[in-house]
Amino acid sequence: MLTISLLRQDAAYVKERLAVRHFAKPEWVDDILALDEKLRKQKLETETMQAEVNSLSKQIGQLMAAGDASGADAKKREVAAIKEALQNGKTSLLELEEAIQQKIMMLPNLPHASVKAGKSADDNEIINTGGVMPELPADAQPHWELIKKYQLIDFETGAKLTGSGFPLYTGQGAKLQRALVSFFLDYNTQAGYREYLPPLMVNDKTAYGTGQLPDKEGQMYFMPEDGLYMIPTAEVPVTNVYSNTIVDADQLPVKMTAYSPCFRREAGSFGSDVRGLNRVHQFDKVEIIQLTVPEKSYDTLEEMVNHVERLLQYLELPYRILRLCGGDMGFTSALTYDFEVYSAAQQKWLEVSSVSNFETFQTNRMKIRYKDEAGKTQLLHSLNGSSLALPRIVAALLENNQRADGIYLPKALHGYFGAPKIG
RNA sequence: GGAGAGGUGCCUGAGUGGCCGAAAGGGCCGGUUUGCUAAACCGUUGUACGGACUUCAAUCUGUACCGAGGGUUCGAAUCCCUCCCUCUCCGCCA
Repeated sequence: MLTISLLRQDAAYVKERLAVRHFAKPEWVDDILALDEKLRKQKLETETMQAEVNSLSKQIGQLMAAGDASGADAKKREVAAIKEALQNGKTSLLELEEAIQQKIMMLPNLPHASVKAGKSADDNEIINTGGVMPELPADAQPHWELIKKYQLIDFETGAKLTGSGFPLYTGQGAKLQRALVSFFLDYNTQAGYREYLPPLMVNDKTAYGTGQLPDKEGQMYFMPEDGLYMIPTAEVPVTNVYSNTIVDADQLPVKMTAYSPCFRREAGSFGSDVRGLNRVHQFDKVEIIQLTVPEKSYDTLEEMVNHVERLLQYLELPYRILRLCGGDMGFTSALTYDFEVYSAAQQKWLEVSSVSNFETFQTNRMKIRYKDEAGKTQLLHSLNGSSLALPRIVAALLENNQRADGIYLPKALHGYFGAPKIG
């Protein structure tokens, strides 16, 4: 959520930045400011009345203590005279606060200066590529065939147990998941990230804090009996670890990593884009999260991008890094880099990570703050990225490394997997 | 799930209707003392949102906040209701 003080300070700038996203309702900024104006007036008026009531009440107490009952009664009548106006004032105050909240919540984050307008994924900018494109034999198979061949995942039984998009990993397929998770977590903790294993369901407050609510409500599985949401990413519970706290300066930057299964409803998409592991309802992911002071957050973003890039290099996969354009960025992000790996048999680039700086958009909702050198309480910046999402990594590993006698895994995984190849 | 106890500031903990944003102790920070450290002594110590002043900051001031939300009252940390959480015992259970 944008801060109201930013809108007050520079509405023109806010509108200009929203235009980079093609935000359809720039006039909301003015609506909000008009409401804010009213709110402050109403607040002053109401609080003045309240101050009067408080002072009279104090006097009543003193009069009663002095035994002056009739004096006290006179004051009580004075209070009663103010009471109705005060009640009305409080009510409209709440209404105004509610109205502002409703609207400001619908404003997406402002894109960073480096973000180009752009309309769709086609306008994203490739800023780096790496790795070697594999040369596959003519009879190379897509990963869903390889999965069958080596019995790594049983999609049919997963569908029987739950529904389509819930893979049942089996044998070496299951072991590979475990190997990847361990490798990613070790890699992250060696870089100073503290490991967490979070709850897989969260309440509405938590889902709101990172921006899943109200924007992406339909994407999460919901348990109506208990009012809980299945997490779509570990970002949600882990970032909220620090909600409503003023973080000690000596704890900054906060670096956290977590493995979790991720649950996504992603309704209504069929065809080759969603075959095999390209898109599923439940998948495994390791996430990295940082909370940093505003001055350093873009350095931190670069650091995280480099961190994920090195991980892809360890996996020996061909990759490219994209800077998302305004039209393709998520609601809460100020700047996002996407990582894609090339899945050679499908001949497709698959998104495996998304690293974003949210600036104060999330921390404003969660009230994650620190004290700056001047001792002033300020919002921290939050950042996160996948390191990495497993299914598409697995797809690329299988497709790119297939040979007649098995699938040859990158060296980094040998120890974790307990063997150099599948099959 | 049943029975009971409890949730107060950075921590411990007092406070059953007005003098309570909140005793006391500890911690933290600042100061005095000291060759240095410790001790001792003195002082300071929350957050949010308004307003005044101001370029900003500082300062002053108002309101709210004692788990959350409602209610009673001129007035609530204190009384009532609902919910959440923690602890103890019992039940169930990986």
